Amino acid sequence: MAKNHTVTLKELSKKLNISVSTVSRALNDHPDISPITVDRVKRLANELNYVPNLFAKGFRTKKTNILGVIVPNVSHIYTTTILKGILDEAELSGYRVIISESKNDETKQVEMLQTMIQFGADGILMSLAKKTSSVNKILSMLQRVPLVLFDKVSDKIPCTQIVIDEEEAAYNAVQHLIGLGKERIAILKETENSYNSEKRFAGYKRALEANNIPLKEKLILSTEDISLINGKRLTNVLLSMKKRPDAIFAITDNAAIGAIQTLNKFSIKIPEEIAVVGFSNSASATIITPSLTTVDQPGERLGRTATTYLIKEIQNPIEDLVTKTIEIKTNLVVRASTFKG
Amino acid sequence: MAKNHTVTLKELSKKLNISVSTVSRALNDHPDISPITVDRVKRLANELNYVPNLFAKGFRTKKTNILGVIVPNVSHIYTTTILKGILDEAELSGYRVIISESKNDETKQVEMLQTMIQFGADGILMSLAKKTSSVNKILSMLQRVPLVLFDKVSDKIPCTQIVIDEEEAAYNAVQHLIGLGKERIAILKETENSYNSEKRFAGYKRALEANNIPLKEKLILSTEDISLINGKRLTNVLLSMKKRPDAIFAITDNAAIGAIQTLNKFSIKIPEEIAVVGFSNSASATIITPSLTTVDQPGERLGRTATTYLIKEIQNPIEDLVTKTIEIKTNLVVRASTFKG
DNA sequence: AACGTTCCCGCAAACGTTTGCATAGTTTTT
DNA sequence: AAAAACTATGCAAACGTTTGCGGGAACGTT
Repeated sequence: MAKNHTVTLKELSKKLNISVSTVSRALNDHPDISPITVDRVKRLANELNYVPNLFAKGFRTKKTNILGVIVPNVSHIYTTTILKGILDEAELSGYRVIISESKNDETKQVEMLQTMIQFGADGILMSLAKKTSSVNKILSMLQRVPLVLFDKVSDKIPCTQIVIDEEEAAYNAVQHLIGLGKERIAILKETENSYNSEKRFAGYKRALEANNIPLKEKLILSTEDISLINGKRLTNVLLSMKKRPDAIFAITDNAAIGAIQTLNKFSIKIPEEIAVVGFSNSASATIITPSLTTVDQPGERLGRTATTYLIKEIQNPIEDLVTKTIEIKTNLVVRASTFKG
Repeated sequence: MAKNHTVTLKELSKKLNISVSTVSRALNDHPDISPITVDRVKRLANELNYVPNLFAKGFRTKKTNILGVIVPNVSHIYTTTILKGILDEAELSGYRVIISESKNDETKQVEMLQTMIQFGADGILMSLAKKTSSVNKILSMLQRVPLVLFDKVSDKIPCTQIVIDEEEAAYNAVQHLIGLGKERIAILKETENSYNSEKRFAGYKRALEANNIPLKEKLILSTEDISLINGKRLTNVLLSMKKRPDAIFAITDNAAIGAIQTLNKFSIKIPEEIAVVGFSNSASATIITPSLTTVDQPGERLGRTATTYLIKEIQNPIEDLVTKTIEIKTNLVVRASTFKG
């Protein structure tokens, strides 16, 4: 404890009277080394509490065992569950994780990507910033280091991408509403044609179609920022219509909660008059009254599989880059906002 | 783009016909180098897009420019705001951040600490796992690398610690209740004498004392895990008393929300009959009806200051380790659960 | 004119590890 | 018994950077 010096290969070699290279190879289970030597080396290394200098190692081998993660916002609740999955899975395979935020800023996103590569990350996990339009720079990075996209992805970037099966999730949600006898189902979506919004909208349309319910333009409301306040605002719009909807499918829990709050304000019965379903299964979904039926997204699992794929690609690099999408199934959590028990 | 080779100091030196060491010094603004040379070097470096090999650098200087962060749980909402502060501040000073979870497990916590040090983190930011009892190993790590504790801290560990001024926050919260004319104020706290719980309890007691309100043992309820469900349970206990409290101070938003839910269930008027205040200003505080008065903890600021202190200590190491606590002020957000507007 | 300073710069070692190549000793093949 | 092949090990270079030391040139001081 007192002598604060670090044990190196050279030291081990001296103590054992063998060369540094033999020690190195023994520690790395190189086939050339005899079992007895391997044993002696490992035993001493253990005893002396040898820890390899990862910098010398990384410097030499150009491998760092670091995974870079770039997300728009670390404090987004769904993101954190994904992060948890990433951290866990990475740890299992002996990787460290460095995390940074793009803050939904495209230039910052590229910057982070660059510094992470410069820093020597063995691979990158990224969830794209909103409105990521110029993918050129990202593409040029791609040939330097394996990249796996998750959650917010883009088919303009040829790499493996892990997403929630948004379309089916939305389909199931709407199907659930239809099963309750609802027919005038409004949707609260995003104006920006983000990947997620588009997919959920597609699921909505497919469910209606499958039940021969005509699409009504008036019931399709869009907003720039699909937040709680805008959920309120759009619900007010819906309530001002002569023929009100009998259900609302909000693309986001926040918007759904906004909807519930304004419905409550006007004492409209949920779900009898208007049922509501959200998307995310956020913590607030059980806080609001009535509690919110919503799509549960297995963020942790998403994080895990994204990491698994990335590590696989790091360990045996693939030659031809091609978009490969893995979809993770969700399930609908039914609560009071659609079900009177 | 095509030639995928990395520019090194040697290359620059060759192109400029000067030695490698001069190039290195020029890039690092060493005073020995003439301004003209510095300019030439920097110009070329820029042109050739030179990026230093951080591994060679870290290997040589033993500095990695990495900060390690260890928290019990990344997906805890308050934690994420702290993380945001850390990430931002670290980036400003050119540090990368690696994050991992202790999952409130003491052995895992030590493990993570070790690997981070082994990995070469220049400093560590840590929020302690619950019931961290044996601090010996942590202490022995301490002399290897600067450590700053935040949020969950312990005075058994001599280092700088950044916390919310819990005591004052609680004092203000209770003072607020007293200001409304409340006198029988119950507190929902933790059984485990965690730092946070103790401090908040102390603030509670001080406020009562300052107003000459005698402490009533019956109104002090403790639970192992201060969660939403337990908030409900304890509130039921309170309601079963012959002389009910006229206010509840819950040490946690979750517990406060549980309290509100059971009060609502029994149609007890909030705040007229019983007022409620929580602690954290979580997202759910505005979702519940009535909205919850709660203590806002400036997590981002806490993260920033913790990082600032750590970096300061990295850059000029302090000799004598001593516990030094920095407290960050909070403010009370008054909402409907204590105020009838 | 001799000396002391100051200013720039280069040489070379060092950090801890990996790895191609050489080599000594041993076993197998011819 | 000589040649070939294999086994286990060592030598030394290499990775890219920083830095102590030394020294030549230019300048200023007597």
